[in-house]
Amino acid sequence: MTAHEGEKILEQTGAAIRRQRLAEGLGLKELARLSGLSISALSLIETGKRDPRLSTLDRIAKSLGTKVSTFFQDPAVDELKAGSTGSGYDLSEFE
Amino acid sequence: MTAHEGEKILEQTGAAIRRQRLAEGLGLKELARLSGLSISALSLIETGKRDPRLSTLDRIAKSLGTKVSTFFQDPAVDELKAGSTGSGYDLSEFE
DNA sequence: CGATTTTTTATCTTAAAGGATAAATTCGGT
DNA sequence: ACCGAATTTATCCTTTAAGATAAAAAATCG
Repeated sequence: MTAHEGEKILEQTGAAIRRQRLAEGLGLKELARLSGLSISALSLIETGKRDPRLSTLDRIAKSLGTKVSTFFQDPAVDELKAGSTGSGYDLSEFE
Repeated sequence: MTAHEGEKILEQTGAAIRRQRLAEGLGLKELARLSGLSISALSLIETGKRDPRLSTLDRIAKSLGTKVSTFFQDPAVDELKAGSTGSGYDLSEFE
C-alpha cells in the first residue's frame, strides 16, 4: 500500500471482520488460535492498518465459519436476505 | 501463503478477474496501464500463482469498473437468485 | 509457415506482510 | 479507583508481494 491507496477498503473490511468476530463472541486471542494468525496481525487488520493478503482473508473467513465475500458488504445480499422485492437483481452495475 | 493454503481461493479469484477482464475486452497490457500494476503481477494473480493484497484486488476491481466482492462468486447469492432450496449453505450465519 | 501480439516465467530489488514478543493502552467488572 | 483481561502499538526478523526487465512460450493473424 502506498500511503493512501485502498484506505477505505482496508477500514471497511477490517470493520466487517471485527463485526463478524464479535457476533460470534470471540476475542482476538481465540481468533488467533483458530486462524493461526497472530493477535497483533489480526488487530492491525481489523483496524485497517494492515493490507492483508487474499489467503489471509480466507483464513480469517474460514475461522469465522464464513466466506471472504461476506467481508465486502454487498447490498444485494442484504436485499436478498430480507426477502426483498424479488425484482431483478442487477448485479452487473456497481454504484 | 505456506505451500498449499488458500490454493483454491487464489485460483478461483484469479479466474474471476480474468473473466471480468476478458468480458471487457481488455488485455493484460491495458489492465496494467489502468491499474498501475505490472503485467507480470497481473498474470501471476490471474493464474493463481500470487497471493494479492486486499488493496491490490481493490485496484484491479476499480480498474475493471467493479467491486472486489464480484471476484468471489458467492454460491449463496447464486442460489438465492435462482430461488433454489439452499441445500448446502447455511445462510443463518449471515443474519 | 512466419511475423506480431499476448501471456507466462524467471531474476533481481524494494517495500511490506506476518510471526514473536513485549510494553502500553483501553475496557470491564467488582 | 483497582485489577485483570483484551486490545493496541512497537520492535525485530523472515518471507513474499510487487515493480522492472527480459526472455520464453502461446496465441492470433497474414
